[in-house]
Amino acid sequence: MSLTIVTKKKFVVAEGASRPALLLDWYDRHRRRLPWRAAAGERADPYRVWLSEIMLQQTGVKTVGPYFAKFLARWPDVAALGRASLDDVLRMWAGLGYYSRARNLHACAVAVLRDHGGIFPDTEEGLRQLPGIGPYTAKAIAAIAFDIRTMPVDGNIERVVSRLYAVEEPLPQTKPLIGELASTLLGPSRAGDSAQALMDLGSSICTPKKPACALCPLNDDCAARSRGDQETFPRKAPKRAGTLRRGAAFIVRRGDELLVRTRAEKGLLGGMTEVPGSAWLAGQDDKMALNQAPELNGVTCWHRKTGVITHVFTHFPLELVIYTADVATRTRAPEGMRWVPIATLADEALPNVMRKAIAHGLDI
DNA sequence: CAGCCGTGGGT
DNA sequence: TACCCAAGGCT
Repeated sequence: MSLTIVTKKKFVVAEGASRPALLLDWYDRHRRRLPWRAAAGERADPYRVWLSEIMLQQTGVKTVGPYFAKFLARWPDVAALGRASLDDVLRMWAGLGYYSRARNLHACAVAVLRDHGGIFPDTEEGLRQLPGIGPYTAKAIAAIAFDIRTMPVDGNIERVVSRLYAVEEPLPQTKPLIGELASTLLGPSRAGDSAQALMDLGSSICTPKKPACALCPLNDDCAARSRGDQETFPRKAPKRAGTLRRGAAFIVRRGDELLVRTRAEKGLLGGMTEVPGSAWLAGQDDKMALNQAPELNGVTCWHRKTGVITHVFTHFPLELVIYTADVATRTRAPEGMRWVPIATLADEALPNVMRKAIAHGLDI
């Protein structure tokens, strides 16, 4: 007994219980063991699911692992995290990137503690209202933690589904269609396992390059594979590269201390610690940048380190020249800046570009 | 809604 | 090497 669903004319989905069942059978045999994932048949902890989903936004499983362990050890439940200071959360997050996630993580924990008695909402709509939880994450938590019948669509699932149906329209325009098609892979139950099965399939079998179609549980029903051009999916609109920006960073030592400041709360590297520096602008030269050095009484001699620091952000590459200076013991920090011991720099909320700049300036 | 928002791994 | 990619959200 197979029923036929017609979606947008072109996509005729021949489906019984077969495809969702094949997927779940495969998952039961090949599921990945991940720290935030419940054992087979056991209920997932919403706090762990949520924490992992936030960390996994645009970030690989391997990268997230140590951060998840650190957070869970220090803050074992959402109430503990809700009582933590934002500064502690930012420090623990340093190095993981996309720092607004850390601010929203903290804000979300506070909201769950204050407005929901420390219990996560168990509906997609309720979850969606919380900071840092968008359409994807709301569906993911609903499905994985509460077994609500909904299908989140991440990058893995976009790839799997666009291949399964040979979707020609490019992303992101075709997101709604892919969402509809992905939902056809939901069976009558085990929504969370279905979603995680597709993610595991995308990360281990239906990979961006050289997918292992021979091992795929859905391989006899894959439109792209039957055409032989599975690697060309998903289609994507071309994105433009950013323009190179240049700037200077100033490494000022006062004995065994370093001069730092805190960046503005919003925008690039929001709320993170940095050494003083020039603006980062396209077409800026070294002299313009040096003119933006901090005012320190007695400092007349900046030493220009040879070489440059390069860093690539999502939307532009950056080149920083490094200037160093040593100042007298009682030199005051300029307005808005402070001295921190070099020995405790590891505990600061320093983004990687600043760690690179400091390492270069201090020869470490 | 398209641009903004990090970083490390894989090829 | 120089790309691409990753369990996206916010404005």
